[in-house]
Parts: sequence; C-alpha cells; structure tokens
Amino acid sequence: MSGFEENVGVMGEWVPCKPSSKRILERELSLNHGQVTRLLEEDTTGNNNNNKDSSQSNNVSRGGLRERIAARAGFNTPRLNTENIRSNTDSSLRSPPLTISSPGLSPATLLESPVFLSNPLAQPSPTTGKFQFLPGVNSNGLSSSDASDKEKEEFFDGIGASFTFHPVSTFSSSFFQGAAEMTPVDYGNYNNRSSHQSPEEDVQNIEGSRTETEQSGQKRKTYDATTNTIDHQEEEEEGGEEQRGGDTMVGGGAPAEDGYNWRKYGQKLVKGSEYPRSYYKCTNPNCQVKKKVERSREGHITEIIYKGAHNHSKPPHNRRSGMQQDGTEQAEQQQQQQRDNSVTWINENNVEEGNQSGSIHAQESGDVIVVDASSTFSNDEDDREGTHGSASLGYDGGGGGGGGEGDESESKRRKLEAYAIEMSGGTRAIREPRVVVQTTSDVDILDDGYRWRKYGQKVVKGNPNPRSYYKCTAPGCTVRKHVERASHDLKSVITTYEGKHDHDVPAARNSSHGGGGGNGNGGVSSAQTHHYQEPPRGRFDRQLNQSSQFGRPFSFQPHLGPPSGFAFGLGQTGLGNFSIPGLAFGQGKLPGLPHAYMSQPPVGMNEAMMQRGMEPKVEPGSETRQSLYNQIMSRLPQI
DNA sequence: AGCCTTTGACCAGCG
DNA sequence: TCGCTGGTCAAAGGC
Repeated sequence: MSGFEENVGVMGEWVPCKPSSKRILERELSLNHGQVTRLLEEDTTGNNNNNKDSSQSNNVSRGGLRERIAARAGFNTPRLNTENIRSNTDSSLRSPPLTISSPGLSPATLLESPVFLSNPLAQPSPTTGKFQFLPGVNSNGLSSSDASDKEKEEFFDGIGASFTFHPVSTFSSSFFQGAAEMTPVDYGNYNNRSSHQSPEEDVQNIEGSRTETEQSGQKRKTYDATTNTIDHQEEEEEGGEEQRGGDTMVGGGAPAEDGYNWRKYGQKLVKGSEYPRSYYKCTNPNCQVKKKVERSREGHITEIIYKGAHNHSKPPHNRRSGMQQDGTEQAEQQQQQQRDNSVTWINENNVEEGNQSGSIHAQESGDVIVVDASSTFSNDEDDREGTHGSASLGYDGGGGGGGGEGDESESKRRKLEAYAIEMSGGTRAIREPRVVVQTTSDVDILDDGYRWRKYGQKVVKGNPNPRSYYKCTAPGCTVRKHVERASHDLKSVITTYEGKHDHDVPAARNSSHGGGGGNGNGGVSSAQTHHYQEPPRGRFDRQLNQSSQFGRPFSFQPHLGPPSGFAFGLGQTGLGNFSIPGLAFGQGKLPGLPHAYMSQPPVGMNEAMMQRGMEPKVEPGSETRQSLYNQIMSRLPQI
C-alpha cells in the first residue's frame, strides 16, 4: 500500500485553530493516563449537575459533556475543551487546534482507543479528511520502536486528517441484513453459507458522509434481563423499504420513537450547545421519566438523555394518538435515531442496591434505548465475547470510600448512574463486534491481507453507490464485511467489518501491501488481529457532527476492549479539535473501568491498521505516548 | 375536546 | 447577594 501518508478517511471536522491549544495540550499530554485511575475517586457528578457547573459547561462541548461521560462511564473523565467544535457541516472550519484540558487524556490514549470508527455521519464528506493510522502502533496500542520518525512524520503530516473514534449506532447484528436482499454473486459457496452467517435485519447504509439505516422490517431488540433473552420484535413499518427516506429528519414534533409516549414541556437553548434542547416527560401517569433531546439544525437527534426509569410497560403500539404521525413518519424517526443519536441514562429511581426486582427491559430502537431499570441484569448474550459479566450493578463496592462517605445521595446517584451504565452496556453487549473503517485511498481496502469472497452486491436505497458484500474465505471464519465507494470520490472506500478473531492473515497476501513499517513483526500482529471488537458506542453523538451517531455502551472488560464512543479529530495543521463525544457507557465494574479502559489494546486501531495493510509493532506504551506527544507537540503551531 | 407544541417567564442551584 | 444557567411551568395556540 502506499503507506501512512496515504489518506485515510477522515472523519471529523475542522475548526478554527485555537492559539492556546498547544499550551493546553502540552500540559495535558504531560499527564499519563494513569491519572485516570484517580478519577475514579472523584465523584461522578452525573448529568443533573451538568448545568450546575457553568465553568465546565463553558469548557465542554455541549455543556456538561464531562459529566455526561462520567455518568455513562461511571467515572470522571478528562475534561475536554471543545468549545470550538462546530458542526462539521460548517465548511468554514479549518485547522482545528487540539485543545485537551483533561488530565489523563493524551493522544496516545485516544489513539489507543478501542476502535477506529469512522463515522460517516460525522463527516461532511469522506473526502474532507483522512483517516490516518498511526505508524508503528500495534494492537496493544504500543508504538513500534521500528516505526521510523519519517513514518511518524508522515503520519502527522497526514493529519490533515482528523480521525474519529465513533460509535456506530446500529446493531452490528443487523448489519448485513441488506445482504439478504442483494443480488447474490455466485462465488461457489455463496449458497452454502451457514445460517448464522445469513444477513440479518438491517443494513447500515453508509453513503458518503451519511449513514442510512435500512429500515424495512426494522426490528427492535428487547432484552429481558429476567430471562436473559433478546426478543426481536419485528416491526414492519408501513411501506417497508419505501419508508427509507434519505436523510429524513425527525419532524419538529415528537421526540424519536422509543416506545413510550412523551409530552414536551419545554425547550431551551442550553449554553454550550448549538442546538435547542427539548424536555419531555413520559405521559404515563405516575411515571416520572423524563428525557432531554437535542436536535441539530437538520433535525437529527444529536443526543438523548433519559432520566429515570419507566414504572410501566410500553403503551401498546406506540402510535401517538391525535397527532399526525403515520407509519412513515415513525419509521423515519426510528431510522433517524438509528443513525444519529446518543443516549444517556440518568437513572434516578427504582433502584435498590443489591436488590433489584422486576425486570430490566432494555429496548432499542435504533439508537434510542429505553431502560426500565428495576432489576439487576445479566447478559449472557455476549458470553462468547466474555463481555459484560455481571449484571450486578457497577457500584463501587458499596461506596468504595470514594465520595460515598457521608454523602448517601451522591453515592446513590453514582450507583444509579453506574447501574444505568451497566444496563446500557448490557444492551450493547448483544451486538457483535464491529469495526467501521472509512478510508479515502486508492488502495483498495479489500486488499487487507485476508481473502474475501464476494457474495453479493447491492445498491442500498439512498445510496447511489453499490455495496459489495464479502465473507472471509478462511475456513471457520465468519468475518464479513461490506465495502462501498463514494460516488463522488472513487478513492473513498467505506469498509465495515463484522465478525471476529480466529485466524491469521494468509501469508501469501500478508505482505502484499505492507506499506510502511513492514518488518517481520508486522505479520505477527496482523495475524493476531483478525477479530473485531464492537467499539464502544457511546454517544456519541454530539460529536463534532451533529449527525452524530451516538452512543453505545461499551464494555471495559478485557474482551471488549476500551470504550469506544470516542471521537476526535486532528486538525490539518497539526492537531485539530478533539472531542470525545461518546466516551460513553461503561459496563464493567466501576472500580476497574479506567484501568481496564486505559489498558485495553486498541483493537480498532489495530484493525484499522490492518485495513491499511500496516503492521503494528510493539513498543512500550510509555514510549508510545511520549512519541506521540513529541510528534503532536512538534506539529502544533507555536503560540 | 383532548393532546400536543411553542415560548416566555419563573425557579432553583451554584459560583 | 447577584448573575448565570439549566430545568420547569403554564398560557396560548395548533392539530
């Protein structure tokens, strides 16, 4: 391949350079992520406090991001200065400065983020940036000592690119649904695919900078903790595929459908947020659940924050009475949600420590997740991944000293939040790991070292570009991927993977595009990483892009890797904005979150590298960070 | 008529 | 105490 300097799809947006960025970055980067551990000892402030801290809201994009992150992840998160972040639709954005005002957050940390998810939604265009992969970074997030300075230079030069760690908002399990409808390509084994390899429900339609979700036959997955089952309630939306509008906005009316009825009781333009926030209450009598919804100018839901838990079941067939909301509209809303929201729960009630009764009813409709948090829950759906673990609350061991002492309410809230996180993580767990890599390159990402058999091709509605579906030809390997090219830029390739771990890269092809850094070690890493982990899907959403996709919970546990709902962009002139819209949900035990998170191998990174034919190398993490730091600092404009 | 959204005003918490 | 801010109220109007 052509090496790092070769473009990599960029996702992100450029924002005006902030003069002080370097200084801030310098200070912040000097801190290592070990500090994150200390964050655990800090009180998780919870979403409700977001607006209480005006100083924070001034520094955090969309106000209270940090708190929101904390609420999701169960621990305080680095504070980011994202005030300059703008919608990526703003073409005027350029040369964003990297402003990191968060202890413990370093480029290395970010680069070690679990998955390199390019979020089409977040991009104005796949061609607006480059998706760079750091040279010499292996699956462990360690840089390679073999990576030449030149490579690194090139890497950062290429950071005209910004890249985004972004959660993917649709179920990966339903990712290849479209394949079922596509025109099969006879490659011999196509019809012999095992049932479990069959395409499922919906297909994410990545169209240039947009992600559309196939809505025909949209399914809702309901996870019932009491039975540990996942119920697919297929909701055949009227009109089926015809309903799939392009970039249909959610009407100015009701919030995205999530199965419950809501009454809007207020709207306000919150400081730090570009978009107005709407306040909704559940219309069910005695139900105190509320939610806040923020929409972009286009009507895309950029964030949904739930507060509380429903004490009732969903109303039958979620059709609002009285109001005009036909199936089409609803379907549109659902698909809208699927492609762009972030969800946060602030669970404040119905939870009793260690003794939850009832059932957890986590429902997802697109990205909207509603959780009836009234019980503990466990999720065995993803046992194969070793994720989730316990359904027990992510409480910090009964107060873990921390802020719990003497502050019962705070402790409780913390627990509740953690609980909510747990739940959200649980719902996430039912999805298969997935990695989305968008590149802009003349090097076909198909040539990633593995052998693929094309089993179909389909033109997804709303996307003029044909999508090709591939399956790994390795025996027993169920990895699939689909690839499509942006019509406006044939070099832009969007590849989405689904599946995981079990075999090495075929030797014969492993070096075909080794690109930079191709030393003996590369193959090793490559061989180790034909697996895909679900990225932490945190909201993400608010991301630089209003179209955000957001947030998905992620597991901090080893098998799942670090949180991913993580998005940040590096500016063209060195470093750009930096945002972590979806450093979201964590579902592991609270006490271990930060550590686990920080220590997770950058699966996504590695995968991304693999996509690019790069060969990760090993190097002590500290060196990696230092190297990154040096590189970044050297690229920052002098103040 | 009922339910909804809109929107300005008000309230409360925090620094 | 004051100002800022997010959250909520409630009247008005629409469907």
